[in-house]
Amino acid sequence: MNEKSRRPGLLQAGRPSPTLEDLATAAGVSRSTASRAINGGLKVSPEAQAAVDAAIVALGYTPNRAARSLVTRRTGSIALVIPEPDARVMMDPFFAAVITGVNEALRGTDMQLVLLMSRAGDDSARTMRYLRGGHVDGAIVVSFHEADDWAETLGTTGLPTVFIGRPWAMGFGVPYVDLDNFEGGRLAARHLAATGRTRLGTVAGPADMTAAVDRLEGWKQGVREAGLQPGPVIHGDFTTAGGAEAARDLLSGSPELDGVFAASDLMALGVIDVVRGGGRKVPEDVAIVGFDNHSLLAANGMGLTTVTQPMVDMAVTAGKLLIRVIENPEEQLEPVIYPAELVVRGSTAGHGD
Amino acid sequence: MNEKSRRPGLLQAGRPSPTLEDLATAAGVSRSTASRAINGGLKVSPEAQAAVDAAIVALGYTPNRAARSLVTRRTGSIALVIPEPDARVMMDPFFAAVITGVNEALRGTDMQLVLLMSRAGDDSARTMRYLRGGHVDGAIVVSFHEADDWAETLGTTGLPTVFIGRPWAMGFGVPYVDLDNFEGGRLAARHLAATGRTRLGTVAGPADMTAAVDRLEGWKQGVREAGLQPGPVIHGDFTTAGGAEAARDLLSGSPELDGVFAASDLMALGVIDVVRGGGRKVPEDVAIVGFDNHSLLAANGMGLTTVTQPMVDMAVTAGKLLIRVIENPEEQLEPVIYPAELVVRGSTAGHGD
DNA sequence: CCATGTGGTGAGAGCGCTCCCACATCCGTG
DNA sequence: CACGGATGTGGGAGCGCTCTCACCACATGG
Repeated sequence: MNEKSRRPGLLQAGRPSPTLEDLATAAGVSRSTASRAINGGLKVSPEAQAAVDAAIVALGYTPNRAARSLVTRRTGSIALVIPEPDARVMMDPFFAAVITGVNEALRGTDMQLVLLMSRAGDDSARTMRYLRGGHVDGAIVVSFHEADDWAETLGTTGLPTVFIGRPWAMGFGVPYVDLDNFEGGRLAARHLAATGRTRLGTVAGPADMTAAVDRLEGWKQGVREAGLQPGPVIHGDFTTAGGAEAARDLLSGSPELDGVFAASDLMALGVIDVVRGGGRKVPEDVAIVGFDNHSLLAANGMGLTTVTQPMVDMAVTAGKLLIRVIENPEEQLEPVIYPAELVVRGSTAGHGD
Repeated sequence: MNEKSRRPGLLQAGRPSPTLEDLATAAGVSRSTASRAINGGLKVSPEAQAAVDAAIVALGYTPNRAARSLVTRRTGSIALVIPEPDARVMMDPFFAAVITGVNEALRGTDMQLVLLMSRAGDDSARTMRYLRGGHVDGAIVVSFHEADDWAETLGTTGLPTVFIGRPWAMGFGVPYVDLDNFEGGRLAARHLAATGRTRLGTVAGPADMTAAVDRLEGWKQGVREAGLQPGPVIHGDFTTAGGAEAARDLLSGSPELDGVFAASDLMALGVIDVVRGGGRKVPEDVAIVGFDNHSLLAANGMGLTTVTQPMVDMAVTAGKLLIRVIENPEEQLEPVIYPAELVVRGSTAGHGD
């Protein structure tokens, strides 16, 4: 007010961040040179570089991201889009793994992770605007449903995008990381058949998610290959409660079942509860195979036989893929498919063996 | 190249976002008026407002956050700081709840959530720089340890901050949301005593976290009030594996225990495994009380008696608190403490009753 | 000897936005 | 009819940064 009023900023209480100008003055160089020294240091003399480096430390300088963003058109952040705002769904270890993995991939970069959780319909339009508005450099989309047209919209938008899970609409050149869900379902069927179960049924995932559909198709094929009847199929929502509900339907319709494949561990838990609630024993009367290899269910009780997927690795890969797309938008990237593996535990033991 | 080269942006392929100038032109008003219409619309005639609104829709205009940020000194995003980058730790439903809750609190605001997961020591300095660099308008810090001096540093920095969990250092005026952990521990002790257990021990949480310390203090007091001996205390790390390890120590040192309080459900799971592995029965020989009311452990097996905390609600409150601090930095906010409640299930059944 | 680099530098423009201020209306009141 | 006070409007500066460009020293080649 009384003086120059445009002091280095130290007196502003709220945000004492020094500007590049201040940095340059402190280092005894021009703003341009300081800027160069910060960004890679090409065409900067060793002395100038050293002076700037020292000044950075002395002043505790951090570049103003907004200002940089304004001119570079890069924001230094990517979005993780999760169209499931529900705490119940978030409990799924899948999300913890995805978040951890993507974060891991970003380590070393100075990129930050912005979490975009949007209820479908509700504020998905808002999410799309945010994504298209250039507020992030790229997006990782996860757990999408058929009705979400992320693939189409983002694919045509030009925003670098990577999917975790095979998108419904292909041909938009959007790379993705996925598990071989088909093989996973097939493995479950073959395993149940191999342990002597003959009357099989499945609690599948939501019919509007490719992961669920693929697991189901694989399951059917596996059952067929084992020479067994294609049993009943009920769809659940991947949660424990949904699995229990589906299991009630399944077992009331087909009480003779002796092997059930649930397309998620959480649903498998629900199935086990219902089976036991009906007075039948697991695995003696009914064998159960889950999907995900949820760590909590590994050792708990008798242990759940399940199909395992390297979720964290998949997320790391997705993150790295996205960074590549951002840095080189022209490059066409192939999908990365991880193999599924069966982990045998107590829930399919005994019986014929 | 050939013409003005500064076209509205539609031809830039990458990011076709129209600028405020374009918007104003389309609406037939000045840049200033358009800006006013967008931000609250004070001192804007109804006609101008309508024209701008229409143009926004027509052009699909989204304000450039970077540019706005540059002048307003507001970024429109807040950080969620989680000093635990480990997938194993992330599995804890606590984080899912926190993320969901904070996100819920942000709904309606146009704030975005930036996830900052930093390994202590490793890149916590980087995290601090990011936070202090004015890249976010505020921060929610969660699951901090005594060695993390977030409270001190952020408290003096002036960055609006809210803690989830009581911070170690008080007196920095940093508001927080917490559970009455002391009462939770006390409830666990009194319940075990009430069901006739007399030889009690506990697997406490990390000694460098206030939640763990408070639970332990409450537990000790509860044991004392019941007229029992203060039993052995072993510290775990809140994970299942950590709980199992602690339980081995606990039980090898004190094989006579008939009641154990684990400071987290995940640890309780580890304790149960070890107890059973040692040939003893839960709850007949040893009763177990957990903490968190993890949904997976509610119905699974016999059901875990536990202390419940409204994690999502707490996170929502933290988010709302933060928004208040951001909007009114002067206001002094009181901590919000939620009550703890005991949920009795199978793991403490039978015995004396 | 001048032409042509080549590494290092600084001035200046401008990214898209908000906010201050000057100005132009249109009131109601003395 | 003159005047202060609303009410609405547009021009302009400037937020902190990057990037182009002109420039200066030298070195190198003919």
